[in-house]
Amino acid sequence: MNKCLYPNSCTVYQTTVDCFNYLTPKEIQEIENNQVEVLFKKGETIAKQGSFSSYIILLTEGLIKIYVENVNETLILKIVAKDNIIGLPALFDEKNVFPYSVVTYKNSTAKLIDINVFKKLVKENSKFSYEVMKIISLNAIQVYGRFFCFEKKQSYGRLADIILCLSNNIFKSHKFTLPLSRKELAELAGMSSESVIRILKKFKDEDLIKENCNAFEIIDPERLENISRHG
Amino acid sequence: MNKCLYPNSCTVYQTTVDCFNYLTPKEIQEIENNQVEVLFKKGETIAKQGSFSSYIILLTEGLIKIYVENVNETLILKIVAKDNIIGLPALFDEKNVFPYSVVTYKNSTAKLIDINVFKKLVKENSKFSYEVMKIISLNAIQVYGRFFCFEKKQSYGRLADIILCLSNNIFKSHKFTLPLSRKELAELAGMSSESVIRILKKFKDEDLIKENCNAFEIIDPERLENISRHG
DNA sequence: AAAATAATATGATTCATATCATTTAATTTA
DNA sequence: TAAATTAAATGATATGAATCATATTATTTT
Repeated sequence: MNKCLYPNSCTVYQTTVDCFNYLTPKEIQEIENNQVEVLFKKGETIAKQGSFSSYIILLTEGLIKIYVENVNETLILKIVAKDNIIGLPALFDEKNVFPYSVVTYKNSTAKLIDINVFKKLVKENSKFSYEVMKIISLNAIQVYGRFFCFEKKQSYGRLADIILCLSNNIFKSHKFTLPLSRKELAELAGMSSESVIRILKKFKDEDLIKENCNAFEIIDPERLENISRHG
Repeated sequence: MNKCLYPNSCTVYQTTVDCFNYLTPKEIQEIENNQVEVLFKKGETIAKQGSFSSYIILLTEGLIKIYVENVNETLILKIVAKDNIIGLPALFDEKNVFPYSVVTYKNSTAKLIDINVFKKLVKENSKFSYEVMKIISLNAIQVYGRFFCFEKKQSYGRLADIILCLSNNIFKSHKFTLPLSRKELAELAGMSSESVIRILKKFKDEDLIKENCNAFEIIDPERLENISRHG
């Protein structure tokens, strides 16, 4: 029964953002009056850990990574695709400080919603608030899964896991083109780029995947799945 | 500025639970009518990952660990002391399934609040809801910190970190008696018990701490802090 | 109190994976 | 288009920490 709670998808939790459906027309109008849509180029920083947040981010297009950092190290918490809300934890910080950084993997667009307007709606509309809570909670559980994966699986399983997760949750296809360099994939998998390269080669040699210039194709999902569960 | 966001306290985030202050007398009464106070002995399971949750747990006394597990592995997400709410993520699961297990480190008491009553209040009272959200969010950030610590620090730093964290956040004193065996401490620090024993010996040899039969005393917090930041 | 079991301790060995070194290929810049 | 830089690939080496083996205490159980 509990076997399947943390199966593998450790990288992304694609939440369905339907909280806005619980707003009144007037409230929706209020949000629309207090948001801007912005285009971010590949590699740009949408939010910086430790800086004041004046908005909640609704990613409408693209792909981003969320990570925590100190002076010389970073840890990716999750990657997020379009139609997801980012930056909710800043709501609850006294000074609205972002607890993590957000950087794009490719050109992306985001609606930046005024944090005070958002906060007001959360405080006033409990249906909306409940849905936002749900998002926060599911996000937390997703990170628990990733944490578990990072602690308990070793490199092969972790990379298999991430490939499957990208396929299932982000690209929703067995074929996808990954806009990440080996180094970035390594960062995402929490290992060195050399290890990623070696493991990827092994996966290719064993006909688990095809890959050419970052065009991935998963050939044997069952076996990959098996490796993912630390086999 | 962002240097201090994830300083070291990776083990526990002692949230102040003041959400109940935002309930009306009637609502408080409703909770009191729908809760039971239960004593759990050391080592007992308060909640089991994958099982249906019929209550939200308010720990009123004791010390517990929250962990995720699969067939043969467990990962402690956090440890929690009295006056904290546990089990909120179950609110947002369709079937109210616990996403983690909860087990006591010592005799503990908890108020078990009917989950449907709790959910109703969350959905109706947006002030209350906002405070609950805050708790969920801060808990998530706490786990991010622990995740970061586990990924980026090595054994000495991680154990130093945990000792400091127990001292600062749980026992709030430089002297404390830890109700955990070496094995349990190892599980908490994410390493083997042999490693814990070796490192603890080193810390004692270097006069960073004193320890006798689990009676800990931190002698040199500065140096320990230094080790904690992966020095 | 004796026997059995579990907890603590310590050394030797193994292993996974990072780091380093070097090569080749692909981009970017001049 | 050449030179320079960056990315990808691969082998050799180093290392942190787990595992294994064994000893010594404690703590239960009988």
